[in-house]
Amino acid sequence: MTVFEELKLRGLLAQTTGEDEVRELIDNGRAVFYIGFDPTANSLTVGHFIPLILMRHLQKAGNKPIVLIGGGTTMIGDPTDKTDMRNIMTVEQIDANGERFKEQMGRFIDFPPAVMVNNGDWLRNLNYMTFLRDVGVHFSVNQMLTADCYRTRLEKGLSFLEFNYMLMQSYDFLYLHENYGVNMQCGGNDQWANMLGGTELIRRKLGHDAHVLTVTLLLTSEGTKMGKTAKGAVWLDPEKTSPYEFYQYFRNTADADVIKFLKMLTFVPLEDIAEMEGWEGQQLNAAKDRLAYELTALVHGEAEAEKAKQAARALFAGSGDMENVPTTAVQAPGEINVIDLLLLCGLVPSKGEGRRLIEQGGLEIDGVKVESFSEALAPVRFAGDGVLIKKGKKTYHRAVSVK
RNA sequence: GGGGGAAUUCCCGAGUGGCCAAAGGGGGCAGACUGUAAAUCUGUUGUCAGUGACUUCGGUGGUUCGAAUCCACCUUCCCCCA
Repeated sequence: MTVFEELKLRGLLAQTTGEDEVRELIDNGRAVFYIGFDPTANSLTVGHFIPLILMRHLQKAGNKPIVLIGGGTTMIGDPTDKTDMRNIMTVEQIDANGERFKEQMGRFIDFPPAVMVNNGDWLRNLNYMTFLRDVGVHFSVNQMLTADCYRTRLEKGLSFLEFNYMLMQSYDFLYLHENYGVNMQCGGNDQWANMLGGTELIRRKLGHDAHVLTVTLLLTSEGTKMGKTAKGAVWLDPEKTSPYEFYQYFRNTADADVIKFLKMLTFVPLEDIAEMEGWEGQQLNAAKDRLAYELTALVHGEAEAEKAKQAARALFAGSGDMENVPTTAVQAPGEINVIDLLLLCGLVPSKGEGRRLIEQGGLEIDGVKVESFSEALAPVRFAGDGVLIKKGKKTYHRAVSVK
């Protein structure tokens, strides 16, 4: 099977500037493609998954990936996210984030052949006049306004800054085409219009053909964005989201999404997935196990995935290894009140919530329901394997004494 | 430049002087039902103490016994006219 077909069958492919040309490029490993990432945080999130997976597919087929870090565009700050009030990031911060991205991306693509560039290198020093004359002339405002992304914004208000985003991105494409031989840009389907801007610009300035390939935006069956939980984003950095939490996030995928996620996010052979498509009810849990394991292994490695799986088994199936359950070390000179313990382990944000939890019968310690919030645990309880706290239906935590 | 409107608890959104820790919905958390799923139903949802105290309604001052509610100034956002 060719990459193109595979991308299509997995439901990753959204649009291309020309199916035949793009197929020809990527199937023969002749694509030098780039994807842009804005380094607004010090770690990638699950939200970045799709483009990462796409890069891997394409690289495996012999194409050359170029990762573009938006060091220039991040300077301005993405105005769409108004809640963040454009906190100005320092150049050092942006570059440091970019480095972290590179490390994490190393799990998905191989870096010697792949290259990372930073658009800050050419955007930060742009001259306004020159830019307008060289690039601005090629854009028709009339046409830009008909683009979906802008049209919908017209009702809400659109700043000139945002309006220029398309030019910036187009210029990136042109720059990479000229300096790195990039012949294709990839990205989320919502970027379609911005990406087309680049191909137009290249055609007008140089008369060359450049291509665009977009991937489907990954939404859950509920229509929400992937990778967002009540506690915030699901990070790829194990310090920010532990492999166990990461595993659990995918283990708890809705029935309606499992097959889709397996296809889009993992490299599980399509034949295997086809088999799972017939599954229903409880059987689907096996598919969820697979999904969670594959993704955890991809991001954190086989060893960590195995540990997360063992922990999940121990807690939910009663047959795995307790060793890997999330654990907090407690120092217990005297008795510890249950609510203080919850607080200590970060299981509740306030004492009030801890009280409510107990009042509603949602707390178990070592399999025994806690009836009163004045209960306290003696220090000996934390020796050895410690105590196993169960909060609600599926949050488990272990507390052991400091050694 | 001129005129008008808005800012409320995680989000949306009611609330025009005491009955407001603040309606309703969403989301979250918990219980029941289950398959570590979904849907549904129920409870709960500022903090710390438990018949109470403290902090909160864009910011700063003021009026008042008493302010989310009234006044002044400031900040931000939106709309209309130019």
